[in-house]
Amino acid sequence: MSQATKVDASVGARNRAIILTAAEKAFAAQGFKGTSVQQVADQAGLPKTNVLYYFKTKQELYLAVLKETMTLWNSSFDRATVNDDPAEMLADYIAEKMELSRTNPLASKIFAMEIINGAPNLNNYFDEEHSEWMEGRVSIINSWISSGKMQPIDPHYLLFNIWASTQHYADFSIQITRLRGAKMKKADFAEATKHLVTLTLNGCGLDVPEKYRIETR
Amino acid sequence: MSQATKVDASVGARNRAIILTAAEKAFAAQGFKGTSVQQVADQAGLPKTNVLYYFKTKQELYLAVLKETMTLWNSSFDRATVNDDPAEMLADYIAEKMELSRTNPLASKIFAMEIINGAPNLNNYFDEEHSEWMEGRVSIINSWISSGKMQPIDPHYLLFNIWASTQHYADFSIQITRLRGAKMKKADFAEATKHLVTLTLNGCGLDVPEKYRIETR
DNA sequence: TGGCACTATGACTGAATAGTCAGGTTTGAC
DNA sequence: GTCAAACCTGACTATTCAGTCATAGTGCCA
Repeated sequence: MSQATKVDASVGARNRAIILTAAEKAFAAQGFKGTSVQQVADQAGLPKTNVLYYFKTKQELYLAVLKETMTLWNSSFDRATVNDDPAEMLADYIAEKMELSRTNPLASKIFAMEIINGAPNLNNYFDEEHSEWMEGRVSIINSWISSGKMQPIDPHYLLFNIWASTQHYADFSIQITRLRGAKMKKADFAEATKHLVTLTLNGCGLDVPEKYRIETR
Repeated sequence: MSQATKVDASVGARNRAIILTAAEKAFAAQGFKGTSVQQVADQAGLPKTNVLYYFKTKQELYLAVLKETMTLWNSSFDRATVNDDPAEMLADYIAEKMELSRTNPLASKIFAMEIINGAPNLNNYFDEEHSEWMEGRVSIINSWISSGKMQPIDPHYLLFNIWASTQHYADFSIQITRLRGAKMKKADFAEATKHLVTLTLNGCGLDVPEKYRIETR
């Protein structure tokens, strides 16, 4: 790669990143239709045409944002095996998902709206990969159950429950803030995580690992 | 009320209802910005101007839909008292919320998008009423705890968890359908409800009432 | 110096769409 | 029959907005 290309690319890469950040914010706050390219441009501090220079269409920009979002979804639970301890794996998974809700609420919101609106931009590839992931996780949880490591429960419902309850803290943050009277801080998330882990693990008849135990005053 | 008014009103009422149903569908699928008055009109089988005759602006139509949605939110849990059995009350509340997700998924989706987008159309009145409701429920759960009827847990997190996990079946129905390979039917909802009740009540150290127990094969 | 690739942008266009308006019809009461 | 109120609608307007285009600047290298 020539020096020229390198430098030019770095300008491009920086602008792309700026635009993606601005777009994420706008799309999360107003959805795809509700966001204008002009708004993204303003947020990014660039002329609209410059945004369209990097991303030919609004759709392409949105897809780029969505794709970046997806890369966040990976977790240690992807690599769980039959030999792992269910309590620890599930607790860590919940904690990871909560940390994502805390640090990347916009990504969660965009994903949520995409699904609510019928997932028109998630292709078959995503569907298949997601289904495979699900199948794998279901079978591992089932083997934990059949080896007596945890109470019988349909793993599908368990996983849905974990997603729902963790993503809720990102997607419904406004409601939560208004009901609590204050925004959730890092410490509040830590507390909420313990509660979620406790609820879920007790729910499956598992012991809560030390570090997730709620201190009773 | 004169006969004329009655008849006229009934035409009006019928059309209003048709329009609201069409609008609910459209708003749930595409959000406020993504829905055009023309689309609602087509869905309702009426000319656009006729829709705007009944609802002066798109915003007014949306607010009417949102308001109808809110009337669904009431539940038996609103009237829980310290003397009630927490296991039964919570189980019934979860079951009611699940039934709402099954029968009124569109309402749930519209509400979810409204919150995700920062609740720009929910007024102070809603906020205050909602906060009061929350305070009341929290204090009842806390008295259940202090009278030893259930394990100590922060009622806020418990309620958030119930909302999240039940509404998930409405809001994320597309994802659930794709992952399961088939749409959730009434029987599947019954099964999911039992799982949710079991997870949640076990989570709080409560016995699951007979009717919600999962049959182990 | 000239050439190339990339970056940048103001001016414009065409389509979509919320909302208006003016005039029309229906319905029931008297 | 006639009046009023409610209902209905085609034609139009004003605005917003995605995307195009023609032109220009920048930085490197041969």
